[in-house]
Amino acid sequence: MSISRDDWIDAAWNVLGEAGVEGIRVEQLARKLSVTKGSFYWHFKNRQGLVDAMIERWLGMREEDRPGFVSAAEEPGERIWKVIERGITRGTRGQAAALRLWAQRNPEVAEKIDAADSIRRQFFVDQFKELGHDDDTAEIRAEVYMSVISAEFLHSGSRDKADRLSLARRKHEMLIG
Amino acid sequence: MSISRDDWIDAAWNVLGEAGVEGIRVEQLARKLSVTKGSFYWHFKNRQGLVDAMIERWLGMREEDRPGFVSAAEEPGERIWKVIERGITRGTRGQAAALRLWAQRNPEVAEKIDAADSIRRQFFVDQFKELGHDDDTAEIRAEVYMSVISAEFLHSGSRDKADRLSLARRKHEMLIG
DNA sequence: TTGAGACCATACGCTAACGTATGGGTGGCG
DNA sequence: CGCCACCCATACGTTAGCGTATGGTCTCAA
Repeated sequence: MSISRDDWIDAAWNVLGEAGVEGIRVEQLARKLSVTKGSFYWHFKNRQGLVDAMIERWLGMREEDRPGFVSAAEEPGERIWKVIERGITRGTRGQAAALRLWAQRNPEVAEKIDAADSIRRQFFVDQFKELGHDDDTAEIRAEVYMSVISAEFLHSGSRDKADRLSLARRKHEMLIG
Repeated sequence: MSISRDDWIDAAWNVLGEAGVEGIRVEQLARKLSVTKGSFYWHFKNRQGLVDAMIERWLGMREEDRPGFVSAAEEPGERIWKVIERGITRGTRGQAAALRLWAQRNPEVAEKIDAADSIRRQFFVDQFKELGHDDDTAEIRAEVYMSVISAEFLHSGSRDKADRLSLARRKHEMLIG
């Protein structure tokens, strides 16, 4: 059978999670897919094209930031929690880490991620306000909350998903209460 | 004149802050130092030797984690703050980010950094306890505090040092109060 | 059947790195 | 003076990548 563009993206996505953006190598992926790079350069303009697809995929997966993901019925604290929970259970920790750190040296990517993040931050601010905090406090709490999420990607991935969830929940309650 | 081993380390230290560990290239540094890599391989066994020196330098600079850095006289909250303040004003943000990121894929380095971090975390826990929090709360607060510090390295470095200090101070007060 | 487009293999050129081998210069010391 | 140790330059071998050029095969439709 023939290999699709998405097959390349899937393979790169896995590598991204384990070896980072720099770890994405055209000829290595070709070997994994039992194909040569002739295929790659047919499906993509160049390596950058593949990397771009990684960002788009990740941003596209962050459905927890889209309006309507949390139902209006819930209580504000639980709405925030739902966003966090989704972020953890989705299982894109390695990829998120890789893309975030890559953004450190890549202004365009940083801009895209910042844009997505600021939507989330604003959502948090709104929820904190609804919980009765004044503007200033709500903003700081949201900021701290965002920090906690970011740091999630750093500390070495020894803990499993369940542990991370329960730890996150405890932090959540500290930041809400 | 002759170039010293420390000259190489200094040059690499700068690059580390701007381009990360991967950005440290022997032959590029040689050009910057107006010398050839013959010099490098005289002073160092190999590239890894230079990278190792980066970690040692950074860990050696974290004097805020050494016992006795904060005077016992102060109030616990201010003791914590003094650690944070030192971390920010030292001006090693880029290097810290680079090394932390690098630790993601490098277990040995991760271990070293974790060891240094856990000293700091324990210190925070102790201070929170002294502030009257119970064990559990103190630990979570310390954990969140550590997250805030880690995240400091991520979000793109547009803000200047003064801004970062005042933002950190506001977060600090939120986490203490 | 034949032509076109989709998909890939092969082969090539090129660059940036790492590390090694080897010899040259230079200063101090016996 | 001569020698050794320090410090570096030069040249070489090697590897991993990227990207391109070119041609081959397979399918499907006219």
